[in-house]
Amino acid sequence: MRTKGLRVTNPRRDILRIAWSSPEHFTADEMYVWVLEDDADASRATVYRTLALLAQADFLATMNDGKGTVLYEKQLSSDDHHDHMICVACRKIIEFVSHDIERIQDEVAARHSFKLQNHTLRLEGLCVDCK
Amino acid sequence: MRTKGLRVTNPRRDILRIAWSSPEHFTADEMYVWVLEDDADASRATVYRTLALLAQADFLATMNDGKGTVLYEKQLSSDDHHDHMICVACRKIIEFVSHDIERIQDEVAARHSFKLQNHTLRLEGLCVDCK
DNA sequence: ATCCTTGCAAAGCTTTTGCAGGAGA
DNA sequence: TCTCCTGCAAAAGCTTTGCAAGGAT
Repeated sequence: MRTKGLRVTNPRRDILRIAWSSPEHFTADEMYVWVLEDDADASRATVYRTLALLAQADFLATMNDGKGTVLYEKQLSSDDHHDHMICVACRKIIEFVSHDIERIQDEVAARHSFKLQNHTLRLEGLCVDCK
Repeated sequence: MRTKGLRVTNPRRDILRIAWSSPEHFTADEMYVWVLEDDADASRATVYRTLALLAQADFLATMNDGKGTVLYEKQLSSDDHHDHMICVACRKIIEFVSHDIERIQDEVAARHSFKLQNHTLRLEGLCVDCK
């Protein structure tokens, strides 16, 4: 964090630790609840500010659920990209990686002279348990 | 609409007409502004309720912008699926279709025994004008 | 006649912001 | 010391909802 010019503070340490120890995708408000449960040190405003900051600094990734809420998740390295399948019945999230899709995305972008920085792919449907 | 058990009312007619005549993606609130400019007949609450309804009935499609806001767009037929590139600088939206990507998605879903119903793919980056 | 829709206004949520005090480098 | 960061509380959006009146079938 220091290499990115960000100060290391208790709220930032706590939030990053909780985010990294969570296997799940979470909203800002869920993180705030975890912070409270953990007796950690951050107000609601700071949680919102810090998550946005950590996402911008590439410590967290963001995605949308189907309905417009921003979800955060830990990002272990900046190459750690994966996509999501979401079960519309139980809301379970399955992660997957497809290099083929990424390759085609690059081709599509190139065809439009578009400089690709990021992508989000979400597949919705029924998981094996809910079918 | 009647075939789907929905009543045909002035607000619904007006909103659908405006949505169909718009080339753009829009938020519920933008639609409300258009309704006012058009001297059309719908309150803000009705715009929200109607857009959700029309999307559910497959007259409109939904997508997210990068930051969690739901955007609507007209859906000419239920096969009319396309994906989006969004320029992070000027927010321009470029639509594209890739059957290759759709095919690979089907394969990925099948590999996880996932019954695919819908998908969203958003590419973010810089468009040709902003590069 | 029945019951679905609407408008209004209020409430509900989530997220952002101004400002003064406090902490990191 | 000099900024940057935080907490608080208020505000700012955006979206939903209860209820009574009105409209579609």
